[in-house]
Amino acid sequence: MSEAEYIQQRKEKAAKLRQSGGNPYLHGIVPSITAWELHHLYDARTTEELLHITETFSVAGRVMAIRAFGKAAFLQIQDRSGRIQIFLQKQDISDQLFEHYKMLDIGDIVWFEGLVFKTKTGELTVKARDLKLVTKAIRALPEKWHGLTDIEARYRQRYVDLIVNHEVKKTFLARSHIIQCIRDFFNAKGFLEVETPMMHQIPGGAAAKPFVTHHNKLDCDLYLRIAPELYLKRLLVGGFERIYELNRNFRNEGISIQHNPEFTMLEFYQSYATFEDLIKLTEELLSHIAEKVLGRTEVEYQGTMINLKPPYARYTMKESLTKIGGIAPEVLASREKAVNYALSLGDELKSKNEGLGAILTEIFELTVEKKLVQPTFITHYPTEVSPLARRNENDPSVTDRFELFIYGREMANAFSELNDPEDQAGRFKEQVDALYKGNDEAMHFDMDFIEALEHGMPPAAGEGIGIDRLVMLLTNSASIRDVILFPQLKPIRS
RNA sequence: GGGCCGCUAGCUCAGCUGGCAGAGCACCGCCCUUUUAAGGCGGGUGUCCCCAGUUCGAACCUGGGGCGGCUCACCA
Repeated sequence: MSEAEYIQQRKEKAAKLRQSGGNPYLHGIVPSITAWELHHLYDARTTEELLHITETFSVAGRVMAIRAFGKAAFLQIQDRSGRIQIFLQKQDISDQLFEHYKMLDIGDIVWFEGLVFKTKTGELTVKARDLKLVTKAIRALPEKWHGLTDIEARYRQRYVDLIVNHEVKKTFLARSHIIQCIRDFFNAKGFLEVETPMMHQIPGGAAAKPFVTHHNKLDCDLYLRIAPELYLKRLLVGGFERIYELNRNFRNEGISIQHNPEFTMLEFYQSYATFEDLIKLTEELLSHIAEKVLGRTEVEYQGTMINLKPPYARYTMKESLTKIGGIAPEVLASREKAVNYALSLGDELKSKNEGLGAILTEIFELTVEKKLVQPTFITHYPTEVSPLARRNENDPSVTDRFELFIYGREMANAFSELNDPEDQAGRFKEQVDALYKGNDEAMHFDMDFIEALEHGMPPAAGEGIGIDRLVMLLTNSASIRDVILFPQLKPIRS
């Protein structure tokens, strides 16, 4: 049978139900209990104990299996909480209901009412005395053994993936739980959740290529935000001393196992804190989430055990280059030597004008990052690559900044915020120079932000954590697409 | 964007050296009142991703294209 014939056949079943006065798309159907609740209440009871339960229950869900025996049948139905088995036999119901049952297909959404009992294999089951087709499905579900495994189909038709692949559902439940934990964590510490613009007139707050759109009435281009940072710091000026935003960023760059054009970022800012305070806060946050969501601080990720129990390793970037990267100390002090070293690694420098700091950062990315498997803070990034971070008091060539790496991936980026408007203006100017020299990821000069700093921003530290990557780690997901319900895919061109 | 790999029935897959397009699940019919991938008998699935080419003949070979996966580059 072709797919078209198959759909036609199911449509005819729906039509037949309509002709006999039924409706294949009912509403107002309210089940009295979920599958999980039934298991929770009665799994531990014996067959004899269940005989004395006189309460009837109704459940609703999607038919996932039908095992039929002529005048009786077992069905598995799946609701939001799990699955429950239904037993149905002709002698218990009217001929009309039995005819309705016979027209059910796998994938239909149904409602059953009856008493609970245990089968002779001990499985808790609802013995149907009433049933309704709630919603007719006219397309077939994937087969029951392998489910849907075609990766493209899973992303393009995530709803099917969610129906048939239990692990997928679990991952997104975990994602929701993680995000809830984060909100609870910050709310409990007196942070205020805020929302700042998604559409920016000047893209800022990160080094990235933005998406451009256009506002017709204002007749101006707008950029989907690459980061909320500059708006959040305006709020620090405004007196919201502790804030966080948990929302989407958009970056017009390549798609990979670790990158989706829109991704979820947590950014939080705490006045009167330094990056050192955020190191402790980050350790507390990650171990807390792991404890809450997984019940432990050891996480297995892609076959590697990751321990999220504090304290985490700490190196300055320069220390990491010599101690982990095995780089000779003299390379760190000479631009010429650093350039030669970078070239020897096969690095094509991003720009010929890069200073020592940017080159060392590139060497770091090539030699050290991958080795940071257990949680490790790398501190004191070069000022040159940190245009929004406060300079270190002892060494102005570096900033009071850290990034946290886990499994070789950047998980967090934080720094003591630069609140000196004059220094910030100078940094913006350097960015604009780089922009004119062809670095399309350099920042623009944001005069309004400078004016905000001129009103006085309290000393503060801020941090960004990539939520998708955190969820990947905690759910042992290999690809960012496994933690985003509808990842970006190429359009299908015929 | 580069490299490698993949795309066959609704789903999961097989298809040898170029020779009639296959299986299981799902679906339809019949049997079956405690199954767990229920079982038994019967039924037919189709733009072999698309377009050219080679050939008597292409799912298979060649060229171009599409989509996907992995990877490198970029990035968080």
